[in-house]
Amino acid sequence: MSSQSIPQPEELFTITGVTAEFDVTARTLRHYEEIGLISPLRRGSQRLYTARDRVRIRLILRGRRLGFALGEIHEMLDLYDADPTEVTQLREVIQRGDDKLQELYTQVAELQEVITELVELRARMKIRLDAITAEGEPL
Amino acid sequence: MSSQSIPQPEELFTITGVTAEFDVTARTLRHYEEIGLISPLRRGSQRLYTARDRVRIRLILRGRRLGFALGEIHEMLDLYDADPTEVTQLREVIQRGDDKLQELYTQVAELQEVITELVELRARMKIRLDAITAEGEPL
DNA sequence: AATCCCCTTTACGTAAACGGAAAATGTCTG
DNA sequence: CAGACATTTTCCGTTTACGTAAAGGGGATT
Repeated sequence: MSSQSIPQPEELFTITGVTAEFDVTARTLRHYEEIGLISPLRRGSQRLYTARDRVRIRLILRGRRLGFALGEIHEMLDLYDADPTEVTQLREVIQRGDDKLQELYTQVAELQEVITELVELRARMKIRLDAITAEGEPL
Repeated sequence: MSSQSIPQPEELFTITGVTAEFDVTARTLRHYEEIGLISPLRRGSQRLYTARDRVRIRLILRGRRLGFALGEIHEMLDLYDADPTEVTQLREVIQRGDDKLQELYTQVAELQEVITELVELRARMKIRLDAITAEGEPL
């Protein structure tokens, strides 16, 4: 049974291709590489981004939009990369994932509080606006 | 009809009181003041934090936990502070609030995607763990 | 008066996350 | 093969959000 992934004639992107795909600068991609978030292939000195690299870049950018630091994103990517042989390690990875999940649940809850407050604020302002416009412009 | 808030003998906190309440450093509070997020009273040169200040500090810290920059938090606090007399301004504030709300909805959606992925990852790991432990420990 | 303790301002330092320019090298295209 | 354009490394600059002395004011206590 060989479910080995056959090395497809993979689609390799050059750095400008990736900057175009994700609307980031080359500097940013090199920075992510410097801190070990991605590790594109090399053809000579040139970077070549595989599908895997681009998946990770997508995850990184989404993490950034959500306000996570690159260090945190690194930790989360490590969860995906983890391929532990020992049971102890496996348990630990699961635990780390659970911890991160707990943070995320908290974050969603807090975000929803903010949303609720903003919605209420909006309602109060709308009432004021309606009051004012009803007075001044009788239609 | 006077629903004016009577100036209660307000509870004023000193800076160390506030640092204790919120577990932040004094430097942080002074920094928030420097960039105009709060403006505590003064008794001589000493800062005195009113209930209003502390409400704002609470909001600021929650914003930070959610990954918002202090600049963004400033904008959101401005929404609360806004007391526009002109209809045009009022409309604009409502619009800014709606824009921010839209961002928040997007953010919640993305967070939930991350959560889903992590949950799935966890399930896969759990299966592996169960497989390994079932083999080694026949109990 | 000396010693605490809390508070203040001023000012330089730092970590994170890149930005941007320089100079060298690589690659494609006519 | 020349010229244009892409990429590379190197390195210093910038912004954000504070940290961290340094130097001192002003009460309360001993």
